[in-house]
Order: sequence, then C-alpha cells, then structure tokens
Amino acid sequence: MTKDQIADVLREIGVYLELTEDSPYRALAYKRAARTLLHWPHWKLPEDLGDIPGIGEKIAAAIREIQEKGESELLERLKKKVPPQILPLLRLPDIGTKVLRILIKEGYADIAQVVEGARNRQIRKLPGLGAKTEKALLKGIEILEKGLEVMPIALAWPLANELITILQEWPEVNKIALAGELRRGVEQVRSIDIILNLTTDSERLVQRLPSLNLFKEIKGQDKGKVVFVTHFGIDVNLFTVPEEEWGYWLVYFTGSEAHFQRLEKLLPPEKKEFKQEREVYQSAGLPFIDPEVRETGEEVSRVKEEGIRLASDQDMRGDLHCHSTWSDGGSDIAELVSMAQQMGYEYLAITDHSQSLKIAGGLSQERLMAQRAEIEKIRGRLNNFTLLHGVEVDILKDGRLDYPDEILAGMDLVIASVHSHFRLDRHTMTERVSLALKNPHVDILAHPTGRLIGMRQPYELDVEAIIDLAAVTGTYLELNSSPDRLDLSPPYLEMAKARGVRICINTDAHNKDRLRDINLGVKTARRGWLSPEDIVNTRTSTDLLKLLEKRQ
DNA sequence: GCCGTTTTCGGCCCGACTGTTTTCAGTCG
Repeated sequence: MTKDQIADVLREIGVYLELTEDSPYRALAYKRAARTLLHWPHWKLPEDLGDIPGIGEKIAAAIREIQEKGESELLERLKKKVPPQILPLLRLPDIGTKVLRILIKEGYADIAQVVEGARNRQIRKLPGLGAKTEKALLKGIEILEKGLEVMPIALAWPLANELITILQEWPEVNKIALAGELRRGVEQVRSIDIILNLTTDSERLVQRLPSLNLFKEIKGQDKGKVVFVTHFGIDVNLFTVPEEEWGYWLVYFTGSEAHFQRLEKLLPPEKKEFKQEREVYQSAGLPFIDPEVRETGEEVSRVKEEGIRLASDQDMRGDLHCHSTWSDGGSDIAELVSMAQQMGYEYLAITDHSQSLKIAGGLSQERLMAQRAEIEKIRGRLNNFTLLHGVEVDILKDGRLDYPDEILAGMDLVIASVHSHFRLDRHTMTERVSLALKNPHVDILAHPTGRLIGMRQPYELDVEAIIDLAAVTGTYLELNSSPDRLDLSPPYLEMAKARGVRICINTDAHNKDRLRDINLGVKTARRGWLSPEDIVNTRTSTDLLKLLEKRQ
C-alpha cells in the first residue's frame, strides 16, 4: 500500500464517521490525517507515525493496520452501518454527508428509493431538506446513472500501473502491456484491459490472482480471457495472446473498435503474425498511429494525408504551475526544484495561490515578496536551471484579479484561474474570464473549464469564445495534467491548435511527486493531436524566457 | 481523534453562498 492509498482509506473512514456519528470532529481528525499523508513530501513515512502532526495514537495504529493487512477493521465495521447502494449520491453536487445522513436515517437504502421519494415529493418533507435538495437529487442521479459504470482515469490509471508492476514480476508472465481505453487515455473507462503472454497455461495465473491486494473475485473465464473484479469496483480484463501475434492483438485490444475495423481492411486477410504493433501499421501502408488518436477511424486517412507528430513526455522541458509550502503545497521550493531537475527539466515556475484564497493559504503581498527573496536565494545556487517566480492569481467574481497590476507586472509569470463563484450564468462567467484574459500581465489561463472528471461538471463558460479571445490577446491556455482535471479536454485542444492558441501543459502539483503527473497531461495533449510546437513548455529555457518577455 | 503551554478541556483551516430557516446549517472551494 502506498501512502496515497492509505490516505484514501483514512479519508473513507472520515466519510463513514460523518455518516454515522453525531460529532463531526472524529471524522475531521481522520480526514485531516488523510490530507497530511497525501501531502507528505516523502514516499516513506517516518518510523514513529506519531511524529506527524495530526496523527496520534489511534490513527497511527489504524495506519499500521492498513499497511499490514491492507484493510481497516474500523472501516469494515463502519461500512456495515451504511447501506452501500446509497453511497454514490455523495458524488452529486450539493449533496454531502449531512443530506445523506438524513436520507439514511429516514430509511432510504438505495438510489431507486431516493428517486421514487423525490418523484413523489416525499423528500422535501423530511426535516432539514426542501424542494431544492429534492431537485438536486433528481438531476444529479440522472447524470450519475450515466456515469456509474465507468471509472475516472485518475483512479484507473494508478490502479492499472500498480497491477502491471506486480504482474510482470510473476514467473507465469513473459510479456505484459496495458491496452484498451486506458492506453488511449480515455477520461472515464469501463474496464482495465491488459494483454499478456504467459510462460504457462492461464490456469496457473488464475489460481494466483486472489493473492493480489485489490482482487475481489473472478467474474468470468474464457479461453484467452480472464475477467476479475477489484475492490475498487472496476473490472480487469486479462487477455492472453501468443507471442508471435503480440503486435496484432495489442492493436486489437487497444482499439477503438472503429479504428481497428478501419485498419483491418488494409491488412492482409487472416494474417495475425505481427510481433510488433509497428509491423501492423507498416503492413497496412501507414505510419505508426499513436494509441491516443485511435478513435473514430478517420485518423487512418488523416495520418496518410498530414502525417503525424504528437508531443511526447520527452518533449517537455519544464512545468509552469505548481504549489509549494508557501500556500497549500506539501513540498518546499527546494524539493520541487530538485524533483524538476531529476526529471530532466530546464525550468520550473513556482505559482502559489493569491491572497483571497484563504483556505489554500493564499499569499498576502508581503508574503509574496518574502517568497521572492527565498526564490532569489535558491536561484543563486542553481546551475543551468531556470526558477521562475510566478503566481496563480484568483479571478474574482467580477473578473478583476486578486492582486493589483503593479504586483503582477513584477512577476516572472502570471497564471489566472477561477476558484470561487462557480455558478455564474454562461454570459457572466464568460465576461469574467474574458476580463482576466485581457489583462496584459496574465500569461496563462489555468484549468479553463473547472471540471473534475466524474465529479464536477465544467462551469458554464463559452470556451470557444475564450479560445478566440486568447488568440487575440496571445494568452496561453493551460492543459492541467492533474489526473482528475485534464482540462482543457481534447476537443478544445484541437480547436485551440486550429486557431493558433498555444497550450501549456502543467501539473498544478501540490507536492513534488505530483510533478510526475505530467504524463497524463501529455497523453491528453496527444488525444488533442498537439505537436511539440503547439505547446509552450516544450521550448528551451531561452526561448521560453523570450516568449514571456515579449508578452510583457 | 488530536492538540496544547494563556487551555489536559474545549476547541478544531476560512469565508461565501445558498437553502430552508427566521438566525442558522450544509456545501464548496
């Protein structure tokens, strides 16, 4: 169990405590401990967990238990007190633990009952709830039911990677690779698809699967295919294929279906003996088509006409959005810089929050200047690495920015973003963001739509108008690589590219390890057909500085 | 459940918005 997974169990305990206990503070303690762990800047936790602030005797014991057994007895006990089918309602906007508590208390045990209660106007009669909550439930459930069968990439991606890391060590496994929607970078996936070449028959593999931490049960078994369910509620499909047909089946199981069908027509009939994926495309008379753009089938003719050169991880030379301990980050500036250097970057911008975002420890103007001093000190020790002093300034409700222009003018880099008043109507929101774009000090608009995949809809915003405006003002739009954001999404990336708007792929990392999340951002960029030249932070440090200077 | 020296009890990240409420509580960053 990684510390992030432990944090997730603690958070879950917190949620269940909120649902079952009268006093909110025990729950708060667990949630706070979860956050602390998540932000803990080292992979290894200290020997004495009690040294970590917010973790005392009980929670330390809980962490040990989770580390050793992979589960928590307290959590299992709490789970028994809550009807499991009603829990997904927590993901709905405006529905939190308090509303859910009332519903549970009143005997609602699953979503169907809640829908019925809402339709019959019974829910508004419950103490503490009203017509608006009833409406929010109905509307939310409608969206939820569409999304219930899928898992956001933010969860599925690490899960799949962990699984592959474990499986490839097994003696039964000769070759292993990720396939399916996840390999293509689809935002919400229906399953984790993995293809394998085995040294034994698949029976041996099946016998061993229950030893996996995340294994729940075998769901189905067919020749060449094993499906099992994980504790995280997602299916894992394991496809076993012969080594000499590896390339063929990797293309087949990566999909999409439409892509494969289109491709198949160009292949010699019946031939499956392709050891490498590249050979499949070669045989079809095509350049290699990257998995991320294998979608509609149209890409087959598109690469024939236009060729293909998508950005890759190796093209990235820096990150222009991350948070340090000065605001709500978990690593200090020196740690962030050191990680960026390890990743082979040439530059990094520290961009902590601005003053009005109190909960995130937004910096007052005085603190911002104090941070400048620290940055300059660290700069003095750096060779061949550019450390920029930036800021993520809040776009206030009326479109003004959270610092005066004089302050912004003095920054190396200014990122503007929305963190409050999410529910303005489309016109007002578009005006608000436009105003920020028109400020000449703003270099980048961060997470432009504010969506959280599978959790929060984007706010009402005319993104097309924003892209058009960005083309005029020369503002860069961010592709935020935080796995639950991936914002802008591929269709907008393509639109931006077509209109000459440059994209900046940033992690928005809140601790040094998260700087590595750039990979999902790059994957998303590839889905939007972005080439290195469409992306700002593929530039060398010299070119980047020139670009930023020109914008001043 | 955790924390602390102005507290070993009585607080618990801040502030705005909104819904259900008529003076406050839940949700969301």
